[in-house]
Amino acid sequence: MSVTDISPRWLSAEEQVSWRAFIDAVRLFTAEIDRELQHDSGLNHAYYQILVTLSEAPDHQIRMSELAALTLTSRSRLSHAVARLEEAGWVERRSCPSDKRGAFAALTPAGLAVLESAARGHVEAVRRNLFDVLSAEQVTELGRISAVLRDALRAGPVARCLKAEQEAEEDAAENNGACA
Amino acid sequence: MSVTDISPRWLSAEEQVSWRAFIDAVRLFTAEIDRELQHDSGLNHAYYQILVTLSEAPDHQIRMSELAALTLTSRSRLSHAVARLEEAGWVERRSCPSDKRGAFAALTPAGLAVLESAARGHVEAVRRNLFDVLSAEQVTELGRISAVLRDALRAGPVARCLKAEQEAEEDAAENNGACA
DNA sequence: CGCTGGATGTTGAACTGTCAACTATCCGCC
DNA sequence: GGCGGATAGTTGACAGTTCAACATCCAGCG
Repeated sequence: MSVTDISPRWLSAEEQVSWRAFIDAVRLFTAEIDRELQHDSGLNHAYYQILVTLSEAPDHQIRMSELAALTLTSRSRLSHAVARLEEAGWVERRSCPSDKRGAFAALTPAGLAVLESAARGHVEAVRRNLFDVLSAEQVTELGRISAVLRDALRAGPVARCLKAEQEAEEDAAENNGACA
Repeated sequence: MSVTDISPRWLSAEEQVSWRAFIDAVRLFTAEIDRELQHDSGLNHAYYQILVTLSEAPDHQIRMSELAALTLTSRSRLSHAVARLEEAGWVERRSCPSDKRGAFAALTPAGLAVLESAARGHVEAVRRNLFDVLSAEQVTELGRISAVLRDALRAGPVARCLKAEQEAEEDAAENNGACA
């Protein structure tokens, strides 16, 4: 007896095949992207995304909260990450004149340089492992499907957690650890 | 100037839209699945997969290396994970009589119970966040695309890393088309 | 003004995963 | 039979993440 036999509303055979393929592909893909990035720049994908997002912002700086929202991470995680990127000299913090609670994260020239040198290999890895192995139609379809999933999830509990970490306190009482 | 402008062979506009939708969807989806699982059973998805895989094996036990290959993790990670699952009383280690280097991981009754209680909510979360928001054709297409990506990645460096540790994976990969 | 609730951001502890050794065993071969 | 290399698995130090608690500040309201 396996646990896959006991659940009342388990997946159909085809659904299981799709599901299994999906999680395996995601796991291997993200591992490969991180491995490649780590190997030629010492960044993981989360840190890389932080730097990219900063590089696209006016003045190469963004408020911490907004940066967290853009990169889909919690403020706590971002705070730790920025601390490490700051140690490495790739990012610096600046205080916000209009709101003394606030802080900007800003890309340094060294950070931009690291990003530029990491970008080529990263793009090649993405091409090699995603775009080159799929047909143009499959790429389009994957984009569409991903957008549907993303938009559905944005309305769900995870996105709400990332967006409003504080208000989880009431819910946490009844609902135990809402923002895992 | 942002880094997305400087790379010689960056992605086309449509590719970038697809790419960003994909990574955001993956990030939100895996976060949601982990959150749900953690919330109602204290397991993350990796640990859940270990228990599921054990539950499907003869005698509810598998050699460590084979388990690592089946769950697409490194032996080191699996070793740590099994240590934690063992502390919790959900898995136990057994020595292998035919190879004194070897070890089995075996599911305990308590582990099976945890798995059974976690399965319902997990399946519902997968349905809610994946199958319910996509059309039947999209599910099929996502399955096909995922299989292509997975198979391409299996030949790549990451899979070789995982596999350098275990050669007998081809057979394993074929007979398990089922079950989360 | 001063109080209160909400928002911003940081911190430290505990947990999880990674990487590079390390031990122990097995196997092939002379 | 024993040497050398491969294989199985574990370990410890370290990096990254989560969670709850915290300090600080803003904004509305009496």
